[in-house]
Amino acid sequence: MINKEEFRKKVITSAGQIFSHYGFKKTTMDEIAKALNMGKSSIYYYFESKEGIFEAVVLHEANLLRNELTTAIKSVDSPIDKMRNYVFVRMKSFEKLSNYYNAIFDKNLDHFDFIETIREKYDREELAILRLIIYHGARTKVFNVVNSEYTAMAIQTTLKGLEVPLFWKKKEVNIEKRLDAILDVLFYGIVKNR
Amino acid sequence: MINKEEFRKKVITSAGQIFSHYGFKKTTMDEIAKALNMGKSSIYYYFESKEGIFEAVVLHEANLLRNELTTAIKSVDSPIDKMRNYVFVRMKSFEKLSNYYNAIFDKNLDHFDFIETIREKYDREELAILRLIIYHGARTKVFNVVNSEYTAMAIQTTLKGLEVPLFWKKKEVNIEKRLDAILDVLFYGIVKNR
DNA sequence: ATGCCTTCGAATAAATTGGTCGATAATTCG
DNA sequence: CGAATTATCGACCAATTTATTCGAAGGCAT
Repeated sequence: MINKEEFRKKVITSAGQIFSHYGFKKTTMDEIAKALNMGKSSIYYYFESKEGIFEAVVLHEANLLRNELTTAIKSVDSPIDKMRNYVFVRMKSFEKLSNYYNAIFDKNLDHFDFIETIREKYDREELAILRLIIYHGARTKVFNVVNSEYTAMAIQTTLKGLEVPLFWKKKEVNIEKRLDAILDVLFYGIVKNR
Repeated sequence: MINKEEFRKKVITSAGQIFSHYGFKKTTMDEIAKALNMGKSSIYYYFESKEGIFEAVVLHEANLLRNELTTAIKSVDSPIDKMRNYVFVRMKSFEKLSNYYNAIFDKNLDHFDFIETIREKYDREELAILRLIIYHGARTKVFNVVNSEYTAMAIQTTLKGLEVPLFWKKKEVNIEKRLDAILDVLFYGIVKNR
């Protein structure tokens, strides 16, 4: 293929889909290879390990979220209608990331040094604001108040998506706490209540 | 717990969630046990094997779909608006079942005798009609034509859901063919193009 | 041909996993 | 109570899976 770096991107997107669905542990190198129409051993020519791929994927995903974040921040003072849309997009990203979060639980977090890298990349204040948006939106049920079945359904689906990969880890954890935990892990590298 | 049969139901719903997300192979007995707050070995008191649980789950799910089917059939001649809703509910079920379909691919179908049981339970004519509904809806893009973002989004999400568990199995397979394959496996026990 | 970049299949050591078994609670019942 | 039945568990095992390595070899430019 054309370019070594170009091919790495292909691996990242391809493996990313699988990782996001199955988590780190359940994703096998065989699957990644098959998704790329490639011998398993060939992948090691581009990445040093499975963990290396995972790192690249999460870093990539976190970057995407970050770009969305910077846009979202600007909408804090916007009318509720606009805010709602931003939150929706954001939630979609969280859904994806929550799967990585779940994946991280599989192994010991200490082994993932790159979480530290992510943390350093993000500004706490930005996240604090986003958190407020989400919490406020969830608590006041803005999503339902707004007369739009579409949004209501979207949020519901997304929340359910958040729930799926975590449901058997612990019972009786509410959405807010989950978001909290996800944010903490992904951006601050903190893990509580293991 | 109260009743042996009652507990089996608990296992079915609990394991069903995991199976539907991860498929047969990727779901481990340990996970099922943990989801039930139970030792792994205890499950074998209620089910003879992992496959036994899987069988019970799919049978249960197929039964649910069947009930929906009988309702759906009656709506064939209804106005397009009503039809749309039925199709939506139907699609939701297919999304779920498509995961089992994927799971079946994991092992050799021959090992799953109960597929035969399912097949016998269903009337081909009923399914032929449902198939027509779905195909017609998809081809004529009824879902998009109807002025409802909600439905459009719902269908889109569902279709995407269908795609997820299959995307790395084979490229360039269109939705119709997938539905075809799913129906064939689940109701007729036929597997093509392995 | 020579060397370099890329891909692969086979081999393997370590980890995982479905399932078993005897022990041990918990519950029922005389 | 105490014995019999029901329910749960941890430790263990054999078989399979899995991440990773390595030498060979295909393709391609010089």
